[in-house]
Amino acid sequence: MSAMRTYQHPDLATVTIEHALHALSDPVRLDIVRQLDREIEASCAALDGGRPKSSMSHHFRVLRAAGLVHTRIAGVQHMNTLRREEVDKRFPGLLDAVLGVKG
Amino acid sequence: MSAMRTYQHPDLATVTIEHALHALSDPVRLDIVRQLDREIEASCAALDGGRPKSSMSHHFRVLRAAGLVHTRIAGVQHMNTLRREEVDKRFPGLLDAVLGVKG
DNA sequence: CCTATAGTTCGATTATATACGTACTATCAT
DNA sequence: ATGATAGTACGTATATAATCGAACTATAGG
Repeated sequence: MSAMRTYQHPDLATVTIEHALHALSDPVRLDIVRQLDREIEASCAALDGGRPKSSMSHHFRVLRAAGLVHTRIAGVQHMNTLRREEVDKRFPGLLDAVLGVKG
Repeated sequence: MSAMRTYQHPDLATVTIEHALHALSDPVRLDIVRQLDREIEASCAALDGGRPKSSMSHHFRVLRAAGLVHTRIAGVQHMNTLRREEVDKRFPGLLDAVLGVKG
């Protein structure tokens, strides 16, 4: 039996701004989003910063549920990307604002 | 003896984007921010939507701590405003993005 | 001075998140 | 098949946050 051949990614229309803000308000997740903004695509392990796999898995799940990250399965790795265009369409300017902050 | 003659409002430079996002991610607080964006200035009671005073006081405290809201004491009322300019300077585009969302 | 009003503070409860070890699943290489 | 690798799922512990009643503080008005 096979679970996890592919992921469910929510329609951005069903994601509230509160939901998105909450997902972005965690330092670990914000860091993931920042890296995906730069690196375009990365495996979970590439972004873990030494944190345990189960913790990272949790954060990726939250990011997916908030419509922010897309994950595709590529062999043994799960490659993540920012859902830039869709997020920008649903929440114009949000990612620019969040990712543009220094300090 | 007198506490509470005036409020402490943090310098925006000390507020992180995570902190601001967290403050905005709560529905009650986001609603407060939305109303302040329209009404310019309002007392706590004017924005309570029927919720208990102690709950509202908590949310205003979080908003103040995140540098988003300024409160001045005017007699028996505490009048709140959005710290628009300062927040815009620290997090350009954030409030526009958050307040501009429909649905 | 007494009372009403607007908010705060305290404290307890409950809900929601985070963190992460362990066990499990899927894929790939040998 | 075996073993290695990447990540998920589950369970539990812990931390953080929301809710709100009750007691308190400050101000205004009679």
